[in-house]
Amino acid sequence: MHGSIAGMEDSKTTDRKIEIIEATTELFLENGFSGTSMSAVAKACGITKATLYHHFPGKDDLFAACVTNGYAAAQDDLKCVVARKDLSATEKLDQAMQRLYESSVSSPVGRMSPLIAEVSRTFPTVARAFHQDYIVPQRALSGQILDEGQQKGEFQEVDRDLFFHLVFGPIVTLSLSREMFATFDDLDRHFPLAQLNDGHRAMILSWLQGTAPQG
Amino acid sequence: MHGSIAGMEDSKTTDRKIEIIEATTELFLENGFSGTSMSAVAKACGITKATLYHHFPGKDDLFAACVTNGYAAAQDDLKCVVARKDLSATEKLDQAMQRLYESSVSSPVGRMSPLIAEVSRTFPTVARAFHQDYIVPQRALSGQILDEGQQKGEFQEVDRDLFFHLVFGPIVTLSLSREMFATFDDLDRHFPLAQLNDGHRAMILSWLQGTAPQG
DNA sequence: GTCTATAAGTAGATAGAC
DNA sequence: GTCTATCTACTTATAGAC
Repeated sequence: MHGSIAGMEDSKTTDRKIEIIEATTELFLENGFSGTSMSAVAKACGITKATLYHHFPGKDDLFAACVTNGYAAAQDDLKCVVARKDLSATEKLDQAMQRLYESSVSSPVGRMSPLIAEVSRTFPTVARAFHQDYIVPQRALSGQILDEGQQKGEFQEVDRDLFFHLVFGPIVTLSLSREMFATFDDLDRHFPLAQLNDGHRAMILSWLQGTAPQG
Repeated sequence: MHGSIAGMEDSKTTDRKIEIIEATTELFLENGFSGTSMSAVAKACGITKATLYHHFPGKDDLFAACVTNGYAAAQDDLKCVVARKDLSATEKLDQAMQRLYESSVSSPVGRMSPLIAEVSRTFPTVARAFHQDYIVPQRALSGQILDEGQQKGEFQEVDRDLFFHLVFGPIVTLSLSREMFATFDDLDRHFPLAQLNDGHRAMILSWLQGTAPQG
């Protein structure tokens, strides 16, 4: 890690960098961190390694930039839901969870989690940044929905950490499983996204509402 | 992958192999798969690389052996609970979840999950084996408790896949988080094992019992 | 900014003596 | 079974011309 986090030291990240980041993200997702060489990245971008190193001082910086690049989009999605005035807290949570499920298995940043785990050991800085810039805001936004529901009397009082644990736990694990077993031809039978999503949301809502849930 | 899965082709795995496996597991857990070189393994075992390659035909075989080595212990723990005659299904589930929490953050095989994710891309065989030899039996055992509870009328009818999703999801994610952020000095404040364990268990049980849960 | 060329090092894996 | 010595391939990263 040479510069500041994620190679974002320039106030405006150039188009060239964005091109590299997006191409590299694909490679990382497909082959993992250590399975992706800087030569392969350069080749995929149609540039030489030296040029690549001109834009990013090291492989870890490039990786951090890939991770960071996905933050904004993923969080805007959630912010959008939180800000809506026409929805009850219950409806907001329902929509938020639905979007979290979708983005965790389809968006780059969601699919990146196993890679971040891989890299965290060698670059704790990346782990720190991921936590502060992604997990903490994600929690804060979900927490806003919880607060709103409790203030309006829609939800009963629950422990905040437990709430995050029960909401994000199954989502992250499902995303991880689907990445791990991506080569399975019967992936959807083993890890059926829509069905688990529906059941999980229903369970969380009935938990928060203090009503007896239906199996 | 040269021999059969996990280098377990010999009916009796020699003591030497076990020694290597245990030392290597430590290294893998500390530095990841690609962060652990065969030279480092050999050094840690006090042998040369050539000797190491005499025992294990390749790095992937060695890794698979490390993963497989933890299965038995982790599953015996669960089997023990399932087999007890003096416990109700409710009590069994309570104990099983408690043990799953403990083993997922302390036992090698539990802590290995992020590594398996890392390796799965390059060696799908390892992913398959992990699924068939660890996840499937783990699910079967937990499923037995669910069945028992439903037959005895302790639990209401719930979707089986959803049950696994809600039970294992938070546990796996907590384990993954604690591995990812192992370098945090305030790890227990961010991911408090005991507290999340308690809340999660209470939530699952009240869900299965169809009673209104307490926050 | 982009290139060619190459440094400097490490990876997994093997041959063959003892 | 264990060793010494070595091979090939590939890694991240850089120097310096254009």
